[in-house]
Amino acid sequence: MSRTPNPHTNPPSNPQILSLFNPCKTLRHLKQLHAQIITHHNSPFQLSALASLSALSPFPTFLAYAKTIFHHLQNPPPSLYNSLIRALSSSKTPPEALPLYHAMLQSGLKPDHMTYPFVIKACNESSMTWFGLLVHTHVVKSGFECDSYIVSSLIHLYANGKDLGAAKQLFNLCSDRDVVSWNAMIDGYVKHGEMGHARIVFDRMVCRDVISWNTMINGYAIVGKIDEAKRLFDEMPERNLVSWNSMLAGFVKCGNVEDAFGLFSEMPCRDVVSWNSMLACYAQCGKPNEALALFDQMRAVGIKPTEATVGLHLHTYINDNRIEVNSIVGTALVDMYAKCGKISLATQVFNAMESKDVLAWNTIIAGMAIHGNVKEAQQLFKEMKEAGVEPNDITFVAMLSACSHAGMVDEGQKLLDCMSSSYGIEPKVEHYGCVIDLLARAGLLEEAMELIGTLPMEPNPCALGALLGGCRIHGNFELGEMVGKRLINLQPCHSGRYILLSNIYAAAKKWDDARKVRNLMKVNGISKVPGVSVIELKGMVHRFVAGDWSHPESNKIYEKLNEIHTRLKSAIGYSADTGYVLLDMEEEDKEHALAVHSEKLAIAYGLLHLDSKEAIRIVKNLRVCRDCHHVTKLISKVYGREIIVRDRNRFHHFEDGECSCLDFW
DNA sequence: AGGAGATAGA
Repeated sequence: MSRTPNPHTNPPSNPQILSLFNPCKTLRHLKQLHAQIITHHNSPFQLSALASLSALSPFPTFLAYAKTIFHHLQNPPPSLYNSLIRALSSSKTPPEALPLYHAMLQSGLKPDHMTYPFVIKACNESSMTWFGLLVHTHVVKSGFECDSYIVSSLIHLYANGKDLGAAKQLFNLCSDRDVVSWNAMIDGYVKHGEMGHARIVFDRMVCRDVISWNTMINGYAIVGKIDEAKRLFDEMPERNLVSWNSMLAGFVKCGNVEDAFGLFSEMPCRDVVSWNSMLACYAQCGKPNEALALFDQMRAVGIKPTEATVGLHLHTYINDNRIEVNSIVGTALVDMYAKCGKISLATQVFNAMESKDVLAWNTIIAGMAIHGNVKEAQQLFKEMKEAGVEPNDITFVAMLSACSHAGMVDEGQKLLDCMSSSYGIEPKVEHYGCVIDLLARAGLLEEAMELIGTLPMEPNPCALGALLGGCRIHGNFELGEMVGKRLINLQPCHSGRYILLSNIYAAAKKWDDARKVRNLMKVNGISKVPGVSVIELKGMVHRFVAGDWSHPESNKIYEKLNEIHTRLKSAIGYSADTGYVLLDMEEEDKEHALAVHSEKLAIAYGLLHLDSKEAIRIVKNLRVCRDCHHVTKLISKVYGREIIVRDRNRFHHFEDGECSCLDFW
């Protein structure tokens, strides 16, 4: 192709180039234009203008094309470097801006006030603070250190790179501060959780625009000072969508559904972020029905859900609407299927995922863990490393809990030991917690105690709770009493701790002590969490509590229960062991012993209505008790049914009289 | 032509 300009034909006119901004224009038009320029004129000036404009487009394909044109130019002008660096700095691949900056210097071009803010932003976005430091020296050398635009991006860089001191210094030295530099400084403090300092800067500002207020609201929301956030929100002279969204996010973060929905209803306008926040709120607070209703509403008002929205677990919707299954959506789906007891579907989705990041691997491994599939978890862990994905601390939580659910003491301890030596990850309190749980369940209470004694940090309540659970299972009353009392002091509002200690006393026939604990609970105003089991039938969720008669089909259900008891008795000679009921694990409480536990009602309902080939799936909010566990095993044998129960801790697959947990839970 | 703020998977 000739590179000499042809003087006889006119180059394409500007309007033609500008038409690129029309998003209806396809890449084909761009290519045509490109070809036209080359054949008619081949002016490097025109080509770089075309590339610059193309880089401005919000579509990644256009940016890619801009890069192509750029690479074909022999001496790209500084303006094209600037455009590309600018576009790349806010693209999905900000590190690509850095080689361009390097090339710019190599070819003797001088970066200017338009280059630096974006190069610095690119460093920031790709967490390459060290490169940013280098750029900073260039800024100083070329005399731009007083440009407030550049200073703002540097403040941002240092604040992100954990060097608040340097950010402060820059801020103080800058003679030409404007709102943006002030805001960057406030944000720096906010990101470090130093709301006191942020407030000082904020109060000193003469001229605050909306962003300053929004940053402060966001900061207060992060540290949980929701009242302070609300005060600023009410005080601010002018609010935009981000203000509303920040406030909403604050309510969501602290789990305040009522206020979140109240605010959401008052919003003058809503965008995808608002809807997603509200949806996340419902999802996190265990209100799936509200979430689904809101999702329908969202579509009704014509908001197009993003990948993040459908992270709310709607596989069909994804398929019907051809939503791209990226790693976020894929991970959410894997998580959903695993938590719904459909581990093979989870595996299917996982295998189909194109790119699997560490979160995706962690999710599938954690899924295997709650199903008690240690072998699979170990295999996946191996594959993950082979695929070049570095395990992180969460990976080890998942692996350790897999060991814990399967009672693999040695395996678990080995993992804990090799975490820091082989992977450079210091075990955190949750890792120790897993191992304490593992030891305690296996009856190695002394070892568990010993581990607690040598922790490099304070054991958290979960770790102590694991030990307490172990005492409960293995009937260690002395240790249980000690740990239980300490836990109740630590978490006076946690009903499960009282129940567990009271049950430990009851098991040791110390009825007075058991009663005392219950009284203490009453005095402290703590109410028991009732055991609830749910079963889904034709899209309807049926909910049962112990001794429940509220279901319209209660008569039939209790008839079925009688039938079950008769059949179990005649087939196997089962009779309810009330001793077991007393030995109930931390949750369901002795007083409920006389009533029928909720999962039995749910199972009876499932037997009544589900096709005999269908598995009965139950979800329970507390841990399944020993008696129910035993009965469920028998039902699975006598009725020839597969029963899958998800309790608070893990899955139990009952089949032919056996449970996947091998009676270890 | 530029620099700062909100949501979203373990």
